[in-house]
Amino acid sequence: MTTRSPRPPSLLAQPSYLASQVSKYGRRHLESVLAERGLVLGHEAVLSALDDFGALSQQQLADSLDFDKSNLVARIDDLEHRGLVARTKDPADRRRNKVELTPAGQKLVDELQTAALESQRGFLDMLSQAEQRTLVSLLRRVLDANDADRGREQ
Amino acid sequence: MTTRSPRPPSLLAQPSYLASQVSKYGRRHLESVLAERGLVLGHEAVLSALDDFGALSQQQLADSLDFDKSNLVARIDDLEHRGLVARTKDPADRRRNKVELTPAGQKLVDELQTAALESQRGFLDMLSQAEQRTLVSLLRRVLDANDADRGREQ
DNA sequence: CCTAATAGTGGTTAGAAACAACAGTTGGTA
DNA sequence: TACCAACTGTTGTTTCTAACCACTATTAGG
Repeated sequence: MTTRSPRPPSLLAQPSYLASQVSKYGRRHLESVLAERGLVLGHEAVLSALDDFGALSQQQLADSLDFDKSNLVARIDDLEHRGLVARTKDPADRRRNKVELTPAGQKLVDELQTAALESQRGFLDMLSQAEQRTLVSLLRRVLDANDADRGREQ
Repeated sequence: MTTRSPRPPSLLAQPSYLASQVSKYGRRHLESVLAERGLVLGHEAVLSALDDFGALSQQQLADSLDFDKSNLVARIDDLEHRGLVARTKDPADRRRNKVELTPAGQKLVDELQTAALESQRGFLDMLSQAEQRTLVSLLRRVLDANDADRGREQ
C-alpha cells in the first residue's frame, strides 16, 4: 500500500492552490475524453462558446473565454480543417471573421456535453448534491467578481 | 466601459472549469509576488514542502506535490544555485538526495508566506470569512478524495 | 483626409505536465 | 554469493497553456 505523501499544509491553506489542484484532477478526467476525439481543452471551450452563443467573431470568442486572441487562431484552424466550424468574413466589417458551428460541429458538441458530464463523475462524488451546488455557487461568485475587476481595468 | 463578454454558460456549469478559471486568477496574483523574487510556482511549492516537513528526498517531494520527479530536478537546481536549499547524498541510501532549506531559504519562505497571503486578498474579498472557510473545506474534501483514489491505484 | 482604434495573423517565450529511457544503488532471494 | 527487481535521480522530449509583440488590413471618428 503506497499511500500518497501528504501535501504541504501551508499550501493546502491557500484557496488558489486548492482550486488549482482540484482543477488539475478535473482536467485529467476531461482531457482523456477529449483526447479520444483528438481535441484539447481549448477546442472544447471554442465549441461550447459557439454552441451557447451562436456565431461569434474571434475577438468575441477570446473575450468570452479569457484567451488571448492570438492563441485562438490555431485552435480555430484545427476545428475548421476538421469541418467542425466555419470561418467566413463578416461582410459588414471585413476585419471580422464570423465563426460558427457546422452541423458536424453541432453534433460533436452534443456528444461532448454528455461525455464531459460523465467524465466529471467520480471526481465530485464525495460531495452531496447540495454541497456541489454550494461549491459551484462560491466559485462562480469568485470568478464573477474577478471578471468584473478585469473588465473594469481594461 | 468595455464589459467583458460573458462566459459560456455550459462551461460555467462545469465545476472543473470554474476551479480552473478561479485558480487562473489566483495564480496571476501569486505569480507577480514570486516574479519579484525571480521565482515561479514550482519553486514556492518546493520551499513550502521543505518548510512544512523538513528535509525530504526528491522522490518524497514529488509525491507530496504531485509533480513528476523529473520536473523537480531543474527547480531544485535553481534553488540550490541561489543557496536557498542544500542537496546532499543520503549516506544511508546513496540513491537518495536529502534536500533541505538553508537559513537563507528559511528566511525567504517566511517572507513568502506573508506576501502570498497578502496577494490573495482582493481575490477572495467578495466572500465572507465563513464562506471562504466553506470554500476551502469543500475544495479540500474534493482534493483529499481524489488524492486517495490516486494513491490507491498506484 | 488623417489618425487612432480594432481584428486577425504570425512568431516567440516561459511554464506546467506527462512520459520514456538510463545509470547507479539497494534489497531480496535463489 | 550472484542475480534480479525495484527504487532514485537525471536527461531528454513532447504537448499544451499562457502571455507577449509586431504586423497588416480595415474601420470609424475628428
